[in-house]
Amino acid sequence: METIVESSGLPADAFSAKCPTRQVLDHIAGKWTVLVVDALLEGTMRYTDLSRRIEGVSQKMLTQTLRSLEADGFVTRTVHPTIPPRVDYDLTSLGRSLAEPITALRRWTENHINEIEQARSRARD
Amino acid sequence: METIVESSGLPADAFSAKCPTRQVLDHIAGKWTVLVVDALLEGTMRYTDLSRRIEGVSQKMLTQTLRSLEADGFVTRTVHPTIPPRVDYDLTSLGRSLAEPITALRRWTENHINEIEQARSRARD
DNA sequence: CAGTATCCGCTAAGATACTG
DNA sequence: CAGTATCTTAGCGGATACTG
Repeated sequence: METIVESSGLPADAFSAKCPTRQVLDHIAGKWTVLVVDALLEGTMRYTDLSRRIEGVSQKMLTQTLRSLEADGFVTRTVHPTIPPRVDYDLTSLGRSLAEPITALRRWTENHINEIEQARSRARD
Repeated sequence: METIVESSGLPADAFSAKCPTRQVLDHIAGKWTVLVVDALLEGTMRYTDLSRRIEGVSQKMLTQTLRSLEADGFVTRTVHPTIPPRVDYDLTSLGRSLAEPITALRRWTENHINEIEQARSRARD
């Protein structure tokens, strides 16, 4: 197994407080990130497509999540200078790569939701 | 592909605001959850083992995360009535199952941290 | 259509002190 | 050792109103 060495010269290790992996993991793991990345796996989407696909997301959080995904290189934002404006969002190849473990996590949760809810009701007594 | 139907009679779907998968995904995806579950994959751990393994976690967050993992059926907590007390934490089989996608996510982040940091520095100009 | 801007409550999370 | 209790603060995230 290959060890990844990050720019500081230290090996990437999420258990280490200093490792930048920590921050990235933190916001990759966010609720909205999982859903946005997963949604974009279905193809190019416009802003309103995304807000419809992801029930309950506010404009603010959707915009914030998209900007952050863009800054991390997971998503591209293409503005078409038309009236009314049209903005397309797509996954980059890095984003499609990230989508694999993210989809796995969402699927796992969907597949085990009943076991978890049972454990929860058992914990309540 | 099999469709999971949850207790409400609806199919489990994280994109749906009502689906309990949402809440579970939300806190499964949390930073500390990922690290605790991953750490426990190395075997039984006592409270202090975990706090040492996971750099930077506060007592409060560690306890809170462990209690929540216990309530969801991912972790068992075994108290040995000795002086001084000894408490062992272990993954349940559900927890070990969850560990797979979680480990994949942590590993992915560690493996791609350099690409992400490059994208970030590019985004800054 | 695709956002910004602003206000604000809630709680996530850290720091600190104490205990069976 | 393995926590609990309390205080405090940062910022997540929703609601609402406005704009090129």
